[in-house]
Amino acid sequence: MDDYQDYRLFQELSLLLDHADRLVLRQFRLNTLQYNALLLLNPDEGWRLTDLSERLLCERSTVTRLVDYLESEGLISRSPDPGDRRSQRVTLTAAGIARRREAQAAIEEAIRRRFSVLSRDEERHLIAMLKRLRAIVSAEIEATSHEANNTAP
Amino acid sequence: MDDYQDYRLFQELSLLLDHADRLVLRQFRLNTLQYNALLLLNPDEGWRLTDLSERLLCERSTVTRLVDYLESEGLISRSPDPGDRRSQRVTLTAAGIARRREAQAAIEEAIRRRFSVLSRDEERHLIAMLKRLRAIVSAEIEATSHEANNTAP
DNA sequence: TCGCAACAATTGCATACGCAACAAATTGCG
DNA sequence: CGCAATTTGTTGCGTATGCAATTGTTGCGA
Repeated sequence: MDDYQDYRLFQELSLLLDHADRLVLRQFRLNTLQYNALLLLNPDEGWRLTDLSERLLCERSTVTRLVDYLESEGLISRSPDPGDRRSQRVTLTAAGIARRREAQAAIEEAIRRRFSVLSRDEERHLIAMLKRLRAIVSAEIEATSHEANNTAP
Repeated sequence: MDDYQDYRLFQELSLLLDHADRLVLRQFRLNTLQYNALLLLNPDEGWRLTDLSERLLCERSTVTRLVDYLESEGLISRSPDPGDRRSQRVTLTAAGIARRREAQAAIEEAIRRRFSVLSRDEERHLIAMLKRLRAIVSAEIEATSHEANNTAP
């Protein structure tokens, strides 16, 4: 019934969370996307930029610039893919590991504080609901993209 | 315990919802913020730009440009505040009402589809949780701002 | 083997937004 | 009353990101 008001609430909460995270991560010279990238990367097996963009739900060009920045900070390194000269492999450096550890401690502490208002049962319910909503919205976006492509078959 | 994974899920869902909305609103030449502004405005009593910025959780300068755009589209009009010559009052035009009606129909239909996966009971729980989280995060941001201001008392 | 479609990454351009500096108007305090 | 502090809206600048075009690479089919 009141889907719409729920939704506005969701939207507002997203904004607030984003803003709060930004304030925490700024101390480590990272934005949210850069931080999420650091969480995925590791020192051993390198990620391809295209795979990163799919995982991070952003454009490849955005990943190019994100990797440029993290590389300039010395947190990651690009290396050519042994099997495909089109690809680059991105791995975490020692400095990257250190920066990630610091940022992660700060962010996780903030998140723990926020979510501590929920009981374990509520938390479990929340996860289940979010997962179902995610599936629905993913499908919606998928359908809309196809729709756009189908205008000239 | 697994607050962190919950949070990542929340974050991802926010991104997806935002993207899906963007696709819907693009048909009406509106972005999310512009649409939310149209929802607040009405033809009778005008909003001040500063009040809009507080309500929309964005900077005053952003509202200036948002109002510039909506005005150029003929959807709203600025008029001087009778009681304070610094202020402008923003009201909805007939074209604005029409555009809002169309966009709102499309967006609400999309939202209804998404939230239809939840039962009424789940929905009620979700709202309650989101509200509590919102309160927490608002307080966090508030505290962080004060902290920043208190560096030189 | 050649040609061509698909793919990886990059670059250029446009848009959206926050932050800081600013001018004009208003308020408040001595 | 008069001047300093505050408030309102605007503008300039920097950053983040999407989309489209481009370059180089791969692989497949005639």
